[in-house]
Amino acid sequence: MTSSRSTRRDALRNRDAILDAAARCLSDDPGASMSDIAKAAGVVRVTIYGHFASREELVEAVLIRTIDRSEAELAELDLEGDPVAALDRLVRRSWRIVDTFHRLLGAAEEALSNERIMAHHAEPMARVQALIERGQREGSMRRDLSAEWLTTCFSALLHSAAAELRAGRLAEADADRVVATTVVSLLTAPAG
Amino acid sequence: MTSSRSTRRDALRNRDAILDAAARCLSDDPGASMSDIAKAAGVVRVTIYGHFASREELVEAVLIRTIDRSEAELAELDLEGDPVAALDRLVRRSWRIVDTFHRLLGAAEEALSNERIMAHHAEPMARVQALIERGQREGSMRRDLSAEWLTTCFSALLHSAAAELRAGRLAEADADRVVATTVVSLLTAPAG
DNA sequence: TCTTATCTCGACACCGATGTATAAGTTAAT
DNA sequence: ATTAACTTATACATCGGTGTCGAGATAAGA
Repeated sequence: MTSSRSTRRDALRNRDAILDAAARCLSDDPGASMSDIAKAAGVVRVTIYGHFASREELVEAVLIRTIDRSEAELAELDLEGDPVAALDRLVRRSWRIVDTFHRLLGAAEEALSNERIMAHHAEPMARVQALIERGQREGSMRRDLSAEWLTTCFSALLHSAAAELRAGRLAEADADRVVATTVVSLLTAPAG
Repeated sequence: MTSSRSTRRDALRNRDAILDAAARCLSDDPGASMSDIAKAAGVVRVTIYGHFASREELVEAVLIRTIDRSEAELAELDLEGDPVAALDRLVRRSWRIVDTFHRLLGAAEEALSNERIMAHHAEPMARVQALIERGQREGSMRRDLSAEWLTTCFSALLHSAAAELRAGRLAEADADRVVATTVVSLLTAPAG
């Protein structure tokens, strides 16, 4: 098992290229084939099997990697203080990431049956929900809808914005403002 | 081509059963196979090819049929008068339909390349957008976000509600109120 | 009842994707 | 420079899905 020599640099580079390519391919087509991914990585298909035993394993690796990166990106974000301001920061910072992740999850659902992965997905959303619950307790966010449902809306709106951006129906320059305005106003809307 | 005898009743029945089954199967799994659909229709796979030349043709037929039915269901809805009240009626009446349709469209995107179909899809959404635009003109709906984007939000929220309902995270009894409240409050929110 | 349309059954060719195997070439560690 | 690790090229087995075909069974129209 443990060989005398250490892993070669080009092998590590390839492994990385494959993960990058897979992330790109799978997020814009959940059904992307191993050949597609290999081509995008500048590698021959068989090479992928030198690093990942199966498509399933590759998808899982990509997903975990993306989760870790997202976590890192969002971890440094301050969610303390005024909940509405925190929400605004959160939205502006995370909506692109959330979307990539969401699309990747689409690919994973077809290829994976791993609850551990789903647990990983639940965690960041739980953080959003906690923020919303705090906003509700402190009176700056609406109480007529459940925090759970509002969290779902949060996610849906971020995802829609990303889709509109991709489709060219939303201008890059407007995007941040639009998505933040939308989410914040929905969560702070009057009880009617 | 035109045979002396008219089409047999059981053939029509089967054709119908196939369309029904396809609508069900494809809306909860866009990748459902011809075998799956045949099984659900109580028919053998080859029989489908007696009615539809290919998977593509079947998907198209299902889509058109669903569009027609949705149109019929929504056509009788009165969108005149107070735009906000009309929006409320529209949401409550259409969110389930919109979702089925949306899911079917997911199946179609993989199997079809037909712009005519996409045009059909655009029409009902255009009606929603027109209503929103009227609301904006008459001052009862927000103007700080474009009618186009608000239409997208409308669709996204309806779709989310349906997904939550399916997942059991939203109670059947609450659903109508929740989705209507959400959409209406987002579209009438103050400009901040 | 007779006739014809339609359904079933089983088999088949085809395609694209996954995963394995082997030999020969290339690259990096030591 | 030597050696082990890695990549390539190529071929193959397998699997599931699509679409086709022909023969026999069955149901409906006249």
